[in-house]
Amino acid sequence: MIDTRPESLTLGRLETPIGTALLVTDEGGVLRAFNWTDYEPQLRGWLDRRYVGIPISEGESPAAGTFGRYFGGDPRALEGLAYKALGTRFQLSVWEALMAIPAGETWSYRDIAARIGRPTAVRAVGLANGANPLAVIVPCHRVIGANGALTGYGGGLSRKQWLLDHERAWAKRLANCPE
Amino acid sequence: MIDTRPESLTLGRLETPIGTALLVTDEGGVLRAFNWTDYEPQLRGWLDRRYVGIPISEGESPAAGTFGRYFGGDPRALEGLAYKALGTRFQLSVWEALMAIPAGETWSYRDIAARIGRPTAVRAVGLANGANPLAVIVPCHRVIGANGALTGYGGGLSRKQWLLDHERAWAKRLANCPE
DNA sequence: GAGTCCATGTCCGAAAACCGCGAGACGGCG
DNA sequence: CGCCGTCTCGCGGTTTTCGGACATGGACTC
Repeated sequence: MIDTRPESLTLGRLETPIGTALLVTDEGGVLRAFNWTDYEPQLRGWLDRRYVGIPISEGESPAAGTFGRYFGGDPRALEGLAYKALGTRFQLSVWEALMAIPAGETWSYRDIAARIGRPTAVRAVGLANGANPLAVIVPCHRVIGANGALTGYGGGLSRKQWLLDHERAWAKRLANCPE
Repeated sequence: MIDTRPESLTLGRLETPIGTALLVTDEGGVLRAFNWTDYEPQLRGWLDRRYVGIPISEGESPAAGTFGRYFGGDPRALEGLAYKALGTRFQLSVWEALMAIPAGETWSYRDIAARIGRPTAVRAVGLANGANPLAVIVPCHRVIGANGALTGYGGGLSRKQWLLDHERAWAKRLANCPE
C-alpha cells in the first residue's frame, strides 16, 4: 500500500515520564512515526523500508509541543495532530478502529476484530496492532486481552500500563469536575 | 534502488520496420521504458511494479521523432536522448557498460563482465541484460555469445539480428564515405 | 481449570529456482 | 591430428517460494 511520499523527514526527540520519545515528521509537519529511543534501530530500519531513499535529518520536532501537553496531562491534546500511517488495507482498517476507542477506555482484540468485520481474525488484529508505526497517537495501548490481561505492547508492558493509568486518571478527573 | 519518481507517465506508439514500439516517457520527456507491443502486458506489469501508483496516459510520445530517425537510418540519433533506467546497483553497472559499445560493434557477455570488474558474473550479466527496461537505447542487442552466436534477446532474436544488421550497414557506409 | 488445536495477516530470513553464459571434456568425423 | 557439435557443470544476481513467528480467543478434551 503506497501513497504520496514525503520529500524529507525530520527526527526529533522528546523527554517523557516513560522515556525519550522519537518523533518523525515530514516536511509538512505531518507525523509519520513515533517510537522510543530503546527501539531506535528498529525505527530506523522501518523508515528505511517504508520511506526508501528519503533523507532523514535530526532536529526540533513540530509535534513536540503537542506531545508535551499529552504527557503533561491532557490526552485530548493529540486530537488535532496531523498524522499519516503507511500500511496494508487490513492494518489501516485496524488502526482506524483503534482511533474510535476513547481515552480512559479499553477494548479487547476480539472487539476490534468484530468492529472491522473480521470476527475471526483476532490474532491478526494483534499483529496489526504491533505493526502500528504511530504508538500513542493510534491508541494501540487501549487494546487488552478479552480476559482483562494486559497481553503485549511493543514498547514494553510497563509503558502500556502507564499510558492506561494516565488516561484513566484524566478521565476520572474529568468526570468529577465536569465544569 | 530508487530515485526521484516522475509525476506521471505517457505511453506512445511508433511504427518501426520490426514492429510497433511502445515508448514511455515521464512528464519531463525523459524516456523511462521501451518495448514492443507484443510485450505490452509485461511492460505494464513492470511499470506497475517499478512506478507504483503513478498514472499512465496514452498519447503522442516526445521521443517518437528521435526513434524515427534511428530506425530510418542513423543510429547516432539516439545519442542525445534523455533516459533513466531503474535497477539495482549491479544492473546499472551493466547497463552503463553497454552504453560504451559503439553502434556496429558487438561484445560478448564475458567482455561486459570483465569490464565491470566481475569477470565471473557472466551469467548474471545475461540476466541484467534481459532486465533492461530500455531496449535499443541501452544497446543490449550488441551483446552476443563468446563464440559469436546470437544467444538471446527479450524482443526475439530476429529483432536482435535486424538491429545488428542495421547498425553494421550504417557503420560500413560511414567508413566508405567519411565525407 | 489446564492443555491442545485451529483460524488469520504480515513480515522476514533462508533456500531454491531461474536464466539472454562459458569453459572443459568427449566423441565423431574427415 | 584438427575441427566441431554436444554435454555437463559451475558461475552469481534476482525473484519467488516457503516456513515460522507473533501483542488472541474460542471450542473441545481430560
